[in-house]
Amino acid sequence: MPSSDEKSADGGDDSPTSDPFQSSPASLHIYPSLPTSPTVRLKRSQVKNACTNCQKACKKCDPARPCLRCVKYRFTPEECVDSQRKERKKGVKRGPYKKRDAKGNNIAQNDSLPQPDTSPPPCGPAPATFAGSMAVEYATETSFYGQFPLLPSDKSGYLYHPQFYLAPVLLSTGQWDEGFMYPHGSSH
DNA sequence: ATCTTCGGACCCTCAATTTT
DNA sequence: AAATTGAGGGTCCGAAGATG
Repeated sequence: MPSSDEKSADGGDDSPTSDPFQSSPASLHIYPSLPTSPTVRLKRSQVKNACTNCQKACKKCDPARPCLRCVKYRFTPEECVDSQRKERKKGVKRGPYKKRDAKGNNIAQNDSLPQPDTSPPPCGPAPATFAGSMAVEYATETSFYGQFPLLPSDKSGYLYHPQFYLAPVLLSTGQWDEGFMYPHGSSH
């Protein structure tokens, strides 16, 4: 369910307290708004289909396969597959719709229907991590920058100096190349 | 300090319903 | 038929607990 507008692009990593990308300059993650500021709130973007690994961990996925999170945790491309979506039920009666006035406000109508159980999907165990994981961040939907180490900036967040550029490539054999690596700054 | 877990806020899709 | 509504089914933020 992509919002097809801006992207939060925060990397969606597992450790908000330790994840420098949460406040990196590259992050567009402005939401939630500050309580004291006027309510300007960007929509959170979502991928249409998270991969099964991200889904289990309730973590941000991305359209690329393998996704950044699976790359980070060194899942094989074969393990980074779209989750299966259930088919929406049909024939569900909904009752009369609420009328709205010109301003879009609801006109009260007591038509309470029984509320089904809307418990969220379970968040299963996160994938095994690996030691010394390199930092990974978005660049495009199908590629990413990597860097190590991160350089703390004097302001909020971290300076972002990609050392190389990886572009996952789907080979004609159906296999995923680990990616081409370009030195940062090189033209290609 | 870093990683893992997971509650629940947020988002999109699309069938049901209403309006034209 | 087109427009609108709103629930279903999904993603993923972020706080808290666990671990090294």
